[in-house]
Amino acid sequence: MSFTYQYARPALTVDCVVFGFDEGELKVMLIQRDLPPFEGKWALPGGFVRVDETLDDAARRELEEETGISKVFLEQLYTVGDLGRDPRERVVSVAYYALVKLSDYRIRPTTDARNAAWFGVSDVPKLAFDHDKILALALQRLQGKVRYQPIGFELLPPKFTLSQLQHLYETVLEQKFDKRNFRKKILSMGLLIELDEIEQDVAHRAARLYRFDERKYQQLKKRGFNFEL
Amino acid sequence: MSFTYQYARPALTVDCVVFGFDEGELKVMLIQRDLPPFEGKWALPGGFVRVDETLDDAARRELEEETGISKVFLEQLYTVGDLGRDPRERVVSVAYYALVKLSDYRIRPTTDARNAAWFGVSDVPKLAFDHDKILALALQRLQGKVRYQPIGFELLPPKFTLSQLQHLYETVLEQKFDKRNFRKKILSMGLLIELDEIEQDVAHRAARLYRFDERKYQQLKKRGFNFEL
DNA sequence: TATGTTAGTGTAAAATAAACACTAAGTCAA
DNA sequence: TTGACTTAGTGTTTATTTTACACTAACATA
Repeated sequence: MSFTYQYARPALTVDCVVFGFDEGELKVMLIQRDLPPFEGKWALPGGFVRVDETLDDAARRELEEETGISKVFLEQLYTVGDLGRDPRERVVSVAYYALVKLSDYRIRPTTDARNAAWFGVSDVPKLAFDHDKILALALQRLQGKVRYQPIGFELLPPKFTLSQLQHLYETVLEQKFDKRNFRKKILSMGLLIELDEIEQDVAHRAARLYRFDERKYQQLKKRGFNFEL
Repeated sequence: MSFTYQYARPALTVDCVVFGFDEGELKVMLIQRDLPPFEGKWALPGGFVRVDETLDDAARRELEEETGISKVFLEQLYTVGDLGRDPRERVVSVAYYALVKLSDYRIRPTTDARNAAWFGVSDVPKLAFDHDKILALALQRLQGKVRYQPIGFELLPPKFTLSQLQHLYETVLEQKFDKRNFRKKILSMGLLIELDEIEQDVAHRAARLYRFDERKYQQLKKRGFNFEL
């Protein structure tokens, strides 16, 4: 079967920059290409948009198919359409970025594509296509977003300590924070619920666990509350 | 001539939300459709992306063709691709927003499409396709952007008074500012050059004119300077 | 020359952000 | 069991930033 149009049409794809956080480092999931062009090179997970699915759906589907990751925070990033970004033909790609709780996915890192792996963002090799550029954009966006919206929680396990949270912010924003000031600020937003639990299996005083109050967040967001860190 | 592909491809278009500022009001340029679907309805200027032009080029070309506007501030906004947004077939559209100095374009509002007109953003009728949604997105983005980056100048004539500037900010952000505090803040950014000229033809004390220091802006931007208002 | 309209200017009070150091709780090894 | 080590947890003071606020100056017009 084939499809014919009066004018040439670019191919339309989605690509996903998937961020995770582990061992105090920001990671990104890449897959190794097993077909030309750029065979053997690492690339962002992604693929063609089907004619009967939305862009968001396409991004989620490709993510699931290529990395086994589903039900994550996912947002559109930017659409790239430079000429020659794919050597075969004109391809326009809608880039997304996703934030995943690595604790959920470290064990079974891949389902379909055995060639998926996590890279520290500073150890990423030269990527296929213009994926370097997309990754750089995603990092920029992540930094901008994290600063003003409480999306950092998407990268942590459901229960976390304030130190973990601070560490995450420091990593993503490449900036140190004062412990007391950080705690004051983050707690004053009223988005954290203090749990009756503490860390387990640590070789020092165990810290209290917290979780993110999604409900409260939605309420405050509606009222135009300011979540700047 | 025709083009055949193995899989169905969505059509790819660009749409532009063009903002102007005049008479103390934020305006948006719309064109009246002269073909189905939505014949007679108002819509955002836009059209198909050619297979040999970048997305930015397509946006600029369509803008020029449909409204006669060229050489303006133009940035990608969001890509919409919901099913059924165009009743004819699957169409994915990369939306842009543009800021124009209305002083330059009020006289010859349109070149090609005689059906172009400026609307106050609060007087916009129900638009074709999902263009209402795109316009709402663009407004949101404009507000967010103006707050943190000095792009408001793109909407003013090259020489302007501080009152005009304040008025613009108040309109876009839907928020009043204290005159003295506003002037202090905006001048302290060091982005304005005080000219040796004053307003003409006003029935009261004439205000000093300023212009935006693009050079200085680029310098400070590189150094990660904060332009929050 | 009196009236109307907008331009232009500084200071004090309040709120926010930044700097800063010790005690508490637990693990581990001697 | 005790001492050493590691991270958790907690308030106050100072500096900086933001807000609130009101009068005189300049010019046009009647």
